[in-house]
Amino acid sequence: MITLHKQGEMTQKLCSNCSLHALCMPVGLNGEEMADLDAVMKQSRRLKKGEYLFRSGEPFASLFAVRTGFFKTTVASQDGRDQVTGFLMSGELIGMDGICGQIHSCDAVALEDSEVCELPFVNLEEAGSKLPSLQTHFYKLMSREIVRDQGVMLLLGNMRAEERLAAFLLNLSQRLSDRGFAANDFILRMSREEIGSYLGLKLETVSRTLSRFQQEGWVKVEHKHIRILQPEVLKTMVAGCEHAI
Amino acid sequence: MITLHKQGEMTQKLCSNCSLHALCMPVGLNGEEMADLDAVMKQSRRLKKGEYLFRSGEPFASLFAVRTGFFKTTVASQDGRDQVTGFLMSGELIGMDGICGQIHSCDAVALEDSEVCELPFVNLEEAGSKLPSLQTHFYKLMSREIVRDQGVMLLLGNMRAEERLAAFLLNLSQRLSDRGFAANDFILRMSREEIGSYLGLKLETVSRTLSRFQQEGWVKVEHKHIRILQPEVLKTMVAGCEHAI
DNA sequence: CGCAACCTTGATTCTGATCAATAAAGGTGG
DNA sequence: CCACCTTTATTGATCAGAATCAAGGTTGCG
Repeated sequence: MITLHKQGEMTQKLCSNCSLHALCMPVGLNGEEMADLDAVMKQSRRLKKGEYLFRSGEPFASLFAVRTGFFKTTVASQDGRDQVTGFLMSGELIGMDGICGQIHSCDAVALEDSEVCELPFVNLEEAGSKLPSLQTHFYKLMSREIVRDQGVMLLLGNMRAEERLAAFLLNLSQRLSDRGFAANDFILRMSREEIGSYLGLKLETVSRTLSRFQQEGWVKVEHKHIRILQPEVLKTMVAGCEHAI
Repeated sequence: MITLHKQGEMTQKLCSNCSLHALCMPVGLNGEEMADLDAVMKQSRRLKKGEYLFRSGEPFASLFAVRTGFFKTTVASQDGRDQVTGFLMSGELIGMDGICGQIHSCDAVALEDSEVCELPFVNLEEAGSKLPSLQTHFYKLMSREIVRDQGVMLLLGNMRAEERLAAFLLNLSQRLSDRGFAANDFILRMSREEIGSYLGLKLETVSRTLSRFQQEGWVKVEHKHIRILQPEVLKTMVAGCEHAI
């Protein structure tokens, strides 16, 4: 890993040298353009499990690309209810909700020790107006988030508990597989309660539904270790709601 | 209303002369910048009630700003379930889901006779790279949509039927009031079924809940004509879920 | 005017929430 | 490294809210 030493103690990692460039911000950029993107990035930041990347209400200045690790985002209501709005893994972008209003509207929490790349938004805007392909790519990332949210709405508004859980497992499976991990054998980084919050279910329902899936022989559940034994069955279960995956 | 006559039959309406400029795309632009935005707009288009502005799967080329009228957007699943993902009124932007993928991922349908301004996306990108304030404003619009979606997730994942309906009525009330209409006396443009789909409820539940609100004296319901008699009560009901409104 | 779409209301069912008890895992400090 | 404590997960029993099924009424369009 190449690191540039700036101002003595800070180290900067480069997009142009990152294994995630096929998934993350630099998608579709040529070498020269990628160098401009390197100039956008401020520095990388490490977080311990449980640490907040930012909290709702804090001033917004930067987007963050997950480099390693795993995050959740949550929106909270004053009366304590909170809703997990997303789980984020490497190459995914956190913080786009802060652009309008210049204030973060959700919390972002590391669910395991993680590292993020900080992309100051002013730099990104400036680079975008020079680089049409970066510009376009960033529009697409925001649009993709809107489409993802539509899928979650479909899931929360229309699907039954078992369909929600099947869609959830298939979604994780797909994204892990995109990153070169096993599609059907993985560790959940989030608790049953967090899964439930994301899916609009109580943790007991998540637990029961996983147990039922296991009894049917569709998955093997060992605490947080999940093996999908019959992905086709899960796919059948959400057939007709492809959008939600 | 000033209209420019281009190519004989087409007429073009101008942002610089539109009463919605405080709510719509031109927010924060000066006169010169607004002229550039006028150049972005292709033409306006009229739709009859029930007509589709676009359908899921069609190629994406333009965003649409609602000029007059009322729209819904829906995502459909093959098995017929469909989820209303939004209701849009004047000054609001439709189609941002199409940017990633260059394909519309939802249907947009006029719920009354309507008129939209067509903003070809390539024009918008081009104008954005010249006009930083337009650029920034467009980022903010996309971000606002993401934040709105988070609110809907909170609503669908955590709230009870009566809270959802209260949040829905208050949201409509707020947006109508922003447009200079009465906040507490309005006509619903959508059916009970469409409200239910948006809120993750069945139409019978919407109907029953409205009846209960009326019995309690909080609202007066006459078919599609709604009068909010005690907005404070509705507000109390969703207190602690401000985000969802 | 007649039909179709939409709405209301009631009776019943069912899914998932709640309440509760126990078990297992993971982290902490001695 | 182990004992303890906290957090997390599983499972069962019961309950409640919303869905479903059903019937009748209203509106408005062709």
